Amino acid sequence: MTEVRWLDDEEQRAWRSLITMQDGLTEFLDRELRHRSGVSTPDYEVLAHLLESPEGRLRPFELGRLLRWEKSRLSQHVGRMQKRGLVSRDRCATDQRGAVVSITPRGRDLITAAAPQHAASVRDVFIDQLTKAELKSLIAIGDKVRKRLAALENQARTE
Amino acid sequence: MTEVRWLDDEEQRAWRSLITMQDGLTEFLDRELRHRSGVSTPDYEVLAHLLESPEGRLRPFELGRLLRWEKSRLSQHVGRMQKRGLVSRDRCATDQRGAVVSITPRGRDLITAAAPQHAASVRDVFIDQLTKAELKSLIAIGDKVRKRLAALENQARTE
DNA sequence: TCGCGATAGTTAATGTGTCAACCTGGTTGG
DNA sequence: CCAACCAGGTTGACACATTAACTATCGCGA
Repeated sequence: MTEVRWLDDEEQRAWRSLITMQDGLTEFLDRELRHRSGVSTPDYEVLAHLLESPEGRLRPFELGRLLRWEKSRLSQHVGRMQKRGLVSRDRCATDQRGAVVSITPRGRDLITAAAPQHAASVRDVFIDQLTKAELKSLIAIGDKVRKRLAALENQARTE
Repeated sequence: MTEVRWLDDEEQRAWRSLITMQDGLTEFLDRELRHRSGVSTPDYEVLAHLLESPEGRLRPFELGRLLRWEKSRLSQHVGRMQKRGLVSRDRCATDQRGAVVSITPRGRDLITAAAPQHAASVRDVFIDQLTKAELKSLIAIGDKVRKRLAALENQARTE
């Protein structure tokens, strides 16, 4: 039963600052994407990875690894995107268990229209508000935090 | 038709660093809260605000303003929390339209047990990984970004 | 080559979040 | 005073995310 070390005022402010900034950013960007381009952030990410892949097609498990999504989440989401005609799903020729997800022409049109808008939004609300030093600082901060999270995850897996 | 200013490599890294850090942090903390205390992050936030309020009770619109939640989100969430016995809902005595949300003893027990755990988690994965300077930097970054977001929101409302 | 664990993917149930439509009760200007 | 608007809140329909359970195939070691 050790003493609780609550956050002091500055720690509190830093933590809240991060959380509320992030909430505001993701909400804003998601809204922009939906209204200007008709795709959600998850849609955008799926389409972006498909677009960058050799043939505009990927196995779900590859897509899942790139996005760090669980397989069931991916399955559900791809199902919805398929209904809207953004991607298509076929059985894999070389692995009878598997499938292949391909971007459709309609999906390609949407993402190529959305990408410049999205880049401009990110620049407007984030990049252009900060100094070079602050961007560097964020990279360092992210690295440290991710490292700690990874360590905890490993620890949990092996105990 | 102006030129698209894509993000350069460092800008890209900073943006990705922020996003992936935040995804990792929120996922980790939400999992910790659920497993150790049986409440989700949104549950925790609702209970925390109720706990800090004078009588452990708030009007939904006040709660919504504190959390920056839309009224329908709040209504849905409070409904679920009520089913689980964490809060109760009554009609407001002074405004016949309105309601009052109160924390129950069970809700109070849960949040008071969860809070120290949560503070320790935040310290572990976030605060303790960073320098004083980095925390200060984050406060400044958050302020700038929020300011820009607020400006855009005002602009949208008045056009 | 056979049997079995690992891999690929789907589905059902539930919790969470958004939008639009709606109801009801307050408020205010003519 | 009352009609019209406004504010507080709920509901229904849908999108999104996680967990657990399930099917089917693959591939490897005995």
